[in-house]
Amino acid sequence: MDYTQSEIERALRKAGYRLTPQRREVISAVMECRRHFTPAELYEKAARRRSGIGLVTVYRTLEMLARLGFICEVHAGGNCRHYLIRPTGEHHHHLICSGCGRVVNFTGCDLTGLERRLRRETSFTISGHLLEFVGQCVDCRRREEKG
Amino acid sequence: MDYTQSEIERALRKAGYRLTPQRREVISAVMECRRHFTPAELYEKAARRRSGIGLVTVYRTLEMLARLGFICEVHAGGNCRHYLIRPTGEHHHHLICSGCGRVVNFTGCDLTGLERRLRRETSFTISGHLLEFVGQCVDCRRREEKG
DNA sequence: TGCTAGTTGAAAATCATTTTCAATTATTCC
DNA sequence: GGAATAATTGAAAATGATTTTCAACTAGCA
Ligand SMILES: [Zn+2]
Ligand SMILES: [Zn+2]
Ligand SMILES: [Zn+2]
Ligand SMILES: [Zn+2]
Repeated sequence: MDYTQSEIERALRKAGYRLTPQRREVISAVMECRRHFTPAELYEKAARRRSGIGLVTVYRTLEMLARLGFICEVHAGGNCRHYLIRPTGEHHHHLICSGCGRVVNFTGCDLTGLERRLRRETSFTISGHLLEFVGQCVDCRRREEKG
Repeated sequence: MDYTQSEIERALRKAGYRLTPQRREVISAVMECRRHFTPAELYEKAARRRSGIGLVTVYRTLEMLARLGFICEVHAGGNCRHYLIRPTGEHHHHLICSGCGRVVNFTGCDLTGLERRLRRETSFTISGHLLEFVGQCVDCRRREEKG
């Protein structure tokens, strides 16, 4: 399931980072996101609650959260960075709605067979993979059907 | 296999584009690429052969080639666009060497089972997927082992 | 040989992201 | 609680990729 604010804060301290009000605010804003978001979007959201938070700080905090593994980057879509809350631990991927940006996490990608085949055929050492599905959620499909 | 220069030129004309010397030059520069490339890299390469070709034209021509399906974008790596020659027709994916950028195309991703499962579990309409493997080719591995 | 709509490219605009650096502050250690 | 200190902040400037603008040019057609 999802991490709590204080779990994240504890991990942050443990990794040697300082806990500042700005960082708290960014973390809390991240935790309300149901879909992927850009640094700029998160900045707006965080700045609305606590005026004076800087865009640069948002960038830095997001980078830190990604480094600590609490958020991850998604690649499908757009000309700028998109982040996403990451569910606890497990290897997973995303199914993203191209209409509204809603994200469904899923596990069990089962690419080991394909990976083995590629390793055998190419002699590459394979270190990872990027997999994302793109589609349309029920709401977006209905909206489109209506008009 | 790969398209020839004249096949590409014919398709371009057929799609209503004009065949200019600049576009020929870009196409021919693209066709020598064994790995993925950025617009800037291709610009350098093309400009070396025919001085006076503009970066903007390179951007535009690459976009056009992507629209026509002769090149495709790769997502693993970097802060800027990376393109890649696309082998004829078939649905395929890439295995990319993180060391040198070498690319291996492969087909047979076989994600239909997973796709069916996701469709059932989420009721999304799934329109496509993004899959890339990242690894290290034999040469890069040897180079690293040596020191 | 013109005509014309498509194309080019230099320069400027845009936009995301990063760097810089002086002021501020969270944490640690008395 | 009060320094000391190194991390953090954020405004402003820098960077870098990509896009837009627009006047000059030209491929393709008749
Ligand atoms: Zn949707
Ligand atoms: Zn996976
Ligand atoms: Zn390599
Ligand atoms: Zn596939």
